[in-house]
Amino acid sequence: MKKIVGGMPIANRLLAALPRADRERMRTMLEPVTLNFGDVLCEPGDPIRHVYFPNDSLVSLLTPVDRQHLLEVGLVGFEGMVGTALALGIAVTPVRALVQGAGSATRMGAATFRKEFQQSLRLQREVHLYIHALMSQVAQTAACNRFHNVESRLARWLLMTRDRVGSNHFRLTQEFLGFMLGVRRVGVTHAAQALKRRKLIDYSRGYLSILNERGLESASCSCYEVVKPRKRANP
Amino acid sequence: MKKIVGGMPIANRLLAALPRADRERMRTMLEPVTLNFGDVLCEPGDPIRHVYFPNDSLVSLLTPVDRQHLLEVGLVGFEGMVGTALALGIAVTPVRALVQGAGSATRMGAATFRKEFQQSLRLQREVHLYIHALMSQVAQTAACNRFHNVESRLARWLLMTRDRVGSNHFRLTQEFLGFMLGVRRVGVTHAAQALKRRKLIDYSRGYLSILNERGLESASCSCYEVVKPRKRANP
DNA sequence: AGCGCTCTGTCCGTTGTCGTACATAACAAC
DNA sequence: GTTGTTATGTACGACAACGGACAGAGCGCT
Repeated sequence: MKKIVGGMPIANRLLAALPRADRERMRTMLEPVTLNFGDVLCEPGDPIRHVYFPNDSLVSLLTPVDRQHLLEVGLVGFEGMVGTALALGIAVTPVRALVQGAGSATRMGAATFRKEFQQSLRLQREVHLYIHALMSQVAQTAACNRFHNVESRLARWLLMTRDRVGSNHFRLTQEFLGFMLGVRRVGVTHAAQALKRRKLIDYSRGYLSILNERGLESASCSCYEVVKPRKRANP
Repeated sequence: MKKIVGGMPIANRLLAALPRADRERMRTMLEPVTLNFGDVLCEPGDPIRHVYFPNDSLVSLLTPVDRQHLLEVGLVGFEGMVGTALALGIAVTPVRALVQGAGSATRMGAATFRKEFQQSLRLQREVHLYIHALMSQVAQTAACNRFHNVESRLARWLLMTRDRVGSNHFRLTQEFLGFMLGVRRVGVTHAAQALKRRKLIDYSRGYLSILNERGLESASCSCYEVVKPRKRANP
């Protein structure tokens, strides 16, 4: 089976939606970084040092439960940013931000971002829109966790990931997936087998491919429709 | 058993946190309203006409799933407002806002609110803080729905309600609770019986009392700690 | 070839919740 | 009172997911 292949370069849409002038000014304050699989950008309770704008990388937001479990509540890719709390005037992050797909991003110091956010109405607008989208995503996740079975949730998760990294092939183990979905690894095994049997996906030892996107969509719950990142024309 | 008793008057904290000048100016734009049990302030997809600031009333935010189920993802009382999407530049609400506890509130027209929000930095600040709190609440709900059983979730829900209406006695049926928690009525019956047997609550035909707040806290999951509205001194 | 590590698959008894159906209890209206 | 309505309680089989333990399978390393 195929290993990971790099997609075409993807630029962060939140930044891309800004008018030229803002973008140019901010360019000097943005530091390009490479995010590696497994990196933890922040832990709950940490002061926010940087905000991150993923390009082709993918970051999971995990909320702690019972000082023991963690559960993914949001997935951030090129359509958003990590560190939205800062825009809301909160200096401390409530979530763990875990790099789930390696790739590039740009980042900005917290103080710089706050200043920019106050000054640029367009940045405010874009960040506000993204916060709303993220909120919807989290709400949908809450409902999905309540009503849908592992198989549907797995399908949804794979599609969301696909949309954000722009590739049908990515690296992840069942252990990791179980962690994200809040189920046992064995639960993932069963769900994944079912999808594999139907030739919707294939996987082996830490690599996974989506074979039939349409089929996977119909296997996933309707929650996927809600959290799909919309296409937006660049200005 | 006791019926509902009115608590002392509670004023909306989000508004109360504003400096005198802002508050005075806004007073003329705020219209006092009485919210009745069962009122629906908005349905998903509706344009937002007003934002609401509950005093002693209580509003549930419900997200639709599968065009069939609904699930509560947030609970708004005196500490917040209904219609946060508007502050984020979204004119259409993604949730149903259902009045779960009758009481008073004030409301403001959408256009007026947007104007005020743009002009008053303090209002921005307070609304931003609340949006963050709401986001945390929703995230916690997502995790809670995944890991905790009906009994714990019920206990948490009762405590959250208590905190927001300021009374240990309120009106609600098991049918309604099942709806909020996303479980069958019978599931609520079992959980409620367990809590009643332990003398933590009492209830009968649509009325419910919290008898032992401390005990109920330990019966609830730790999620309650996270979403408890913090005391804040009025400036 | 052999070893060890990691990832995936299987098994089994248990638990929480589901779906459905029906039974009792409290209150209201007449 | 009688009757109707609403709220709550009980019962039973079905099923998804759990927790834990163990069995293969793929791959790198020596």
